[in-house]
Parts: sequence; C-alpha cells; structure tokens
Amino acid sequence: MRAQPGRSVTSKVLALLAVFTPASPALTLSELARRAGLPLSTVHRRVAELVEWGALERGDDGRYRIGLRLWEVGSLAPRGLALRELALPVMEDLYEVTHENVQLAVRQDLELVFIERIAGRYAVPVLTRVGGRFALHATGVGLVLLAHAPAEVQEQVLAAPLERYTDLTITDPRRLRGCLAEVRRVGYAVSDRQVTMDALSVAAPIRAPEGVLAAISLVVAHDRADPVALAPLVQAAGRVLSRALGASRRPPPARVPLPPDQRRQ
Amino acid sequence: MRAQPGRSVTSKVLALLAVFTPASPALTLSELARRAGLPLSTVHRRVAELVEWGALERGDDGRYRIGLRLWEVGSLAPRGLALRELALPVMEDLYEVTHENVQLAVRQDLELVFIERIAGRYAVPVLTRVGGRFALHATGVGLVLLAHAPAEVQEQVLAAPLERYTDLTITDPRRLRGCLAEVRRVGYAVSDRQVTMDALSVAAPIRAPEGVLAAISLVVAHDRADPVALAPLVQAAGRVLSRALGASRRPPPARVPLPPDQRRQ
DNA sequence: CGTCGAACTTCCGCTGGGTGAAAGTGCCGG
DNA sequence: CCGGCACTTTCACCCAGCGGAAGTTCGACG
Repeated sequence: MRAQPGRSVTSKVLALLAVFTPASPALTLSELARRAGLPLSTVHRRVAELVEWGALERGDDGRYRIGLRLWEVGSLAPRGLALRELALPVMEDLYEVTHENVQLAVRQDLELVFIERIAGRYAVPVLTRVGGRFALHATGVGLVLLAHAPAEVQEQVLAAPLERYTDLTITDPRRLRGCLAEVRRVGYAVSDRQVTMDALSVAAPIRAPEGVLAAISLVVAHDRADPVALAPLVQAAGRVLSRALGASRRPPPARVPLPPDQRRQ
Repeated sequence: MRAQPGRSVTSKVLALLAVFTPASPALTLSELARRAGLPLSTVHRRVAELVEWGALERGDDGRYRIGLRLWEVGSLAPRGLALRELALPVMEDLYEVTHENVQLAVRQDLELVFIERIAGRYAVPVLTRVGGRFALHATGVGLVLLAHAPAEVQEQVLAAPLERYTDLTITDPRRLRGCLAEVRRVGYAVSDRQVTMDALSVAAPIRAPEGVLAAISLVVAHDRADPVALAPLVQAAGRVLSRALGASRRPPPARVPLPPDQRRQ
C-alpha cells in the first residue's frame, strides 16, 4: 500500500476519535479526514464501522458526533464517573455550606482534567467544563495535583514555559517550586487571581493508598474570599474522600525525595 | 491468517472496549481475551496500543480499566454530558422542591440509558446507575421514551417478551400498547410499582425539533406518592428543557401514524 | 434547466500490518 | 527445585485494509 508504514489500523481509529474536541463536537466526513490526516476513503470505511457499533452517531445534518455507546463505556473509567459518584455527595455538602463553585479534578499527563463541577447560580463564573483540560501551574486543583505528582512530572512542567493567564500567574519556575513545597507543607493550595482577575480558589488533595488521586476545590470571587477560612472546609472534604478511598489517616511520606530548595540539579 | 474472515481489526478493538461493564470494570489480559473471544496474543497487541493512547489504563494490580482519555472523548457525546449540562439545573430545581430522586434518560436502541441521577439521601433507594441501561417497558422514563419512539422500535419491543419485575409490571403487549397511547395523550407517564414494589415514578418527555430526545422523571416511595400532583412539576421541567432545545411550544404531531386501537396488524 | 463544485460513496488490484500457534520469560506457591 | 499460571515475544503466512480514481448525489448559481 501507499500508506506510510508504522500507522496501525488501531491508531487510525483512535485518531478519528481524538479529533473530536469540545470546540468541534460535530464534524463532517471530510473534516474528520482532514483533521486526522487520513485519506477520505479510509475514513469512510472506519467511520462506518464506528457508527455501526455506536462509537459515533450521524446526525440529520450528516455530521458525525461521539455516540452514546462510547459515553457509556467511558463512564466506566474509575478516575471518571466512579470518582465522581464517590465525591458528589461531599461536593454537594460543600456547596450547601458555601454556595460557591465546587470543582473536582485529576491529573492526566502534564495537564488536569475536570471530573465534576457544581456551579453556583450566583457564584463567580468559571470557564471550566466537565471533561475539559487545563494547565497544572495556575489553578488551585492544579497546584495540589502538581505538588503531589511524581518528581519527573514536576520537572517536565517546570522545564516547559509556564503560560501566563493574569499578572499574578506564577511563571517563574523557581517561585513555582517554592509554591509547591508550601502546598505540600500546609496541605492545601491557594490560587489568588492566577487564572482570572476575579476568582480565587482553595484546593485540597484527595489521597488513595497509592498517592494523591484527585483534588477538590472551592472557587470564589477574590474580593469576598478568605482563603484561611475556606481551607479547613476544603481540607475536611478532601480528608473524608481520602478515607473513603482507603488512605491511612496520616498522609504518606512526601512523593518528592528532597525538599525543592535542596535539589540543585 | 487463520482468523475467521469478516472480523475486522476495528471490530476487535471495539469488542475489547465492550467487555468492560459496570459489573466488571477491571479485567486482566486473559479475562479480556476470554470475554472478547480473541486469542491472547492478538489482545496483547491491541491492548498495548489502547493503553498507549489512553483508552485503557493498567493498574498496579496488572488489571486493565477504561482510561480517562476515553472518558474525555465520551464526554463529548451530545446525548451524554451535553444533555446533562443542560438538564442539571432543572433537575436540581426539581430536587429542591421535592427532595426525591430525579432521573434523566435517553433511548438507545431497544433500551434506555440513564444520563444523570440526583439521589436524595432520604429518598427511596433506586437501583439505577449513571451510564446504566434498563428495559423500556417498565420505568416512567422508559414508557415516555417508548411511547414517542419510531413505530418500528415500538413494534420490536412489543414483539419481544416483556420481562416481569413485579406483579404490576405490564407484560401483555396489548395492555402496553394502550398504556403508551395514554402516555402520548396525557403527556406524561406513571409507573406504579412496575420495577420495584416500593417505588413509583412520574416521567415527562423532553422534545427537540426532531422529536422526543430524552425523558425526565421523579421516583418516589409509592405510599407517599400522588402522581397527579407530581405530574405538572415533571411536565414543567420537561417543557423548560424542550424549549431550551428549540422545540416549538406545541408538541409536534404524533410520531405514530394511527392510534393504537386502530392498528390491527 | 444545465453546469459546476463539494461532499460523499464505491471500485479494484496490490501489499504490509495483523495474525495466532508456539516458544520464551517471569513470578509465585508448594 | 519444579510446576503452573499469566504475560510477552517470535515468525512465516496472507487477507483485510489500503488509497487513487471513478461514480454519484445534492445544492448553489447563473
């Protein structure tokens, strides 16, 4: 075949799924082919099979969308719906008490993924979406997840340029390193206007026996926020969930062997 | 190859995803192979690619689980998370007013899939799960979805044996046909102890321009239920969501050409 | 109403990615 | 030390998948 070697059928199928994004959840066959970098006839064949199984659905407009069957399978992800089911009651409690935005996120590679969100109608608007991604170095949940990530992940994030969202976003690797150490020391993270100039978030880790699995946070308007008052609330929620996940009462030893200021590699 | 012809690579990949169920969300390689009916070496190769992409994840115990990446893609399904995002505020309103279970479901083939559920802590326990499936002929949401399904779907459901869950489950096709006509006439469905002997549900359709897209319901203890009082609440919720989806104020003409009692095929 | 173009579908002969039995490896528990 | 189980790798064969190109459908435009 003319196909460049090294492109497996499976990789093509996965590439077709990967071209769907929150910004483009419905695509025509040609768009699919173009974005996946595959010949039209190839896409036509693969997509037909995906539709038959239910991984994709074809709308009346001829566009393809992600199918309900794939949603069903995806909902079996332990770090997705399973975690959400566990956390939702606790998140609702936090919402009852504060009526602010409550967020739940996990780390995936060098970014975070929002698993659940309770958006208060009268709370400060947040730009996150369930299933959406975000950088690790700015949000409250991101700082918690990064602070407890394996050292190599931290190094990779610190080595790459840190995108600036506001004037208060931490973009200096050395400052971020210190911030992460502080997060580990006090057990929670505060992101004050580091993503938008109107919001502040306070986040705490959710631990499983294997380490920090997720993070939970409150996002509030920065001018009516008292991080020190919110921290115990969020930490308590994190601890309830950690216990449910079987983490020992005492946090396990830090995942980073040496304090950041002693690492001069 | 020795493989029986007609088994495409894509179908094998999808078969591997399909063996994950709510009852078995974590499987070893051998289990995957056995359940998918594929040779171990084949599964080994395909699974390696799925893990690399993030469709599956391998735990410390060596078992494979659905990966977060697949959850992310699945969350782009318009009939999944998108519908949920739209409906959740309305569902929360219903919950505030009643403090009973609120459910949201869509039809997939000859079954229904639960998209979202708000389970009251003190409400009657329900056995449904987000992402879970159920038969169409027993629950409130099921009756609504079936009543407004294309005629051929109705015929297929009516032709197959109707599983009995309680003494009150409708298992006679003729009675079910009449029940569906009634659901279309009054605009809501009541399932009184047809699934379990302690629960009753009241459901209403959610319409889009193309037809009934989903159903919303309240599930309450049968002995403290007044279906006639609950129906307007649920119907109002359905109508709010229908309007948001662009359905005209007046319901479109019935999807079933002839009233059931005139169809004597 | 005919023409054009874009999007989609089908066709066909070639070929390398996929195959699965079997051998190899690693890890228990006895 | 051995047998058993689960997983990984190997290898020669060959058909599923390939993609260019031709065919079809459909709506827009003059």
